[in-house]
Amino acid sequence: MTEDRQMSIALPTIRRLPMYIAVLEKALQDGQTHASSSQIAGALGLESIQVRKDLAAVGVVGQPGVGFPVGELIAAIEKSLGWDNASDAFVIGAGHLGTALAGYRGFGRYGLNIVALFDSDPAKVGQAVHGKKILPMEKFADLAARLHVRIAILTVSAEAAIESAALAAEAGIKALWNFTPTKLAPIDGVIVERVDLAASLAVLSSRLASLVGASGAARPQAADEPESEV
Amino acid sequence: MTEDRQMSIALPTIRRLPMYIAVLEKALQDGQTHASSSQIAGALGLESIQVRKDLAAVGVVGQPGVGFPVGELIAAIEKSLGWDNASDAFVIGAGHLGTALAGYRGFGRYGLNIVALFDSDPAKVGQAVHGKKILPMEKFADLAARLHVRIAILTVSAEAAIESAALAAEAGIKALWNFTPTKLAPIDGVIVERVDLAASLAVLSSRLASLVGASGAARPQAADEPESEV
DNA sequence: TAGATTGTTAATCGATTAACAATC
DNA sequence: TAGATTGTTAATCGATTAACAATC
Repeated sequence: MTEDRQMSIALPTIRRLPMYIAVLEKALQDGQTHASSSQIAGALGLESIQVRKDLAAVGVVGQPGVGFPVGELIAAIEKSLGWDNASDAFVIGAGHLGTALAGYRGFGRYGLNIVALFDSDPAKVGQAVHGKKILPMEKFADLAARLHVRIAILTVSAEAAIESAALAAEAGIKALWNFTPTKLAPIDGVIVERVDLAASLAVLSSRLASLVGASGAARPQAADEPESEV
Repeated sequence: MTEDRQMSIALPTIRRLPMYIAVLEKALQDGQTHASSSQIAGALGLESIQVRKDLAAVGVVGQPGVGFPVGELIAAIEKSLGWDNASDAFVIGAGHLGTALAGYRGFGRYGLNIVALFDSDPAKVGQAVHGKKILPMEKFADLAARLHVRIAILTVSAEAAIESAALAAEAGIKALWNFTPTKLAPIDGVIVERVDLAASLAVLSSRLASLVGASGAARPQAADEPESEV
């Protein structure tokens, strides 16, 4: 009855898992074979009970009085996240953001391997960024199929987002990491995860506003404040 | 007793507010003076009751049988978020990501005005990106004070993050938008909001992994590549 | 008035936190 | 054995969803 039940892990837990990997790798480097939930929690500003609950979700059992086996834990978390074997990905949109992501070396740690960039601008096609080629959009579908690429990273403009997403879906892409400000309608058979900068900034600025409001201070006014046009 | 109570709004609600602004502005362009909760919900794939709860949180009252006043609603949301008057911001780290953010025109809509970039690399200092100067880190504290800049956008390397954050805090920065992979320890008097790419990617790749796992299929390793039906 | 839609109050759901017996 | 720490079961908390009287 009791099996390796692949019960889907709660989303908040999944979002915390990468932090655990980071802490556990540090512990591993320090030569620790085991780490307690309270040690991990302390390093991350969490409660130990939450760490235990999260680690239980990935299916690793700890030793009472000892803690959790570090190496095993890292492996189990990576497995849960699908980070145990790297996935190839294409970047759609070779603008500044696409270029930045293509150049970020840290993704290797997350099982993500950016293979190439695609852009509809002929002026960009043929160039290379960080050793990765910028290819024309026309080649996207063919290459995605040939290389079995399932992940696309969307960094085009807000306007081009929907069209690009449709093209990617058509090409058999299974997961879209959407960095555009455009909220895409659900696409059948495609997982979409959005990096929502507006939502993040909303949290930041609302907290800042309530902080200022609390102090009761009016805005200090500068002489010439330029109108920012959208 | 009943007043404009500035009760802090729930975080999930705050994160949804920018979407409402986008939908409402479209409605405004279409000449609508009022929008119903179900109309807004429909456009965003939400439930109408959630929209009503969210809008109640920003303090706008709707008209039964009619809906919510669009213009008033936009203004109220912007006020809640502190987007009603633009805030100046500095970017710390003029790498690819910092450059990308400095060039993004959409931030004006979010009440964010990037004024300048800072970098410790002398080779970058003196250049300009998107009409904004790259200045040496040594000038950061002085300029932040003189221009009353309260927001810094952190796009340095993982290694430099802690040091840069400390410098910003020292310079009187009140809000840090942290794009680095480094989780900063709490800093007294400084609001930190992190854009956690690892967490986002964790959601994406775990869902992708469970999708593949669910289909039961091992990775296709066809002898000769099947013509994918594109 | 009749129809539409709000705002309030209550129910549900899911995640976090607490308590503590089990166990290394 | 004694001390530390787990895993389980229950309690709490907060957000979402449901139901419906109030009202434009």
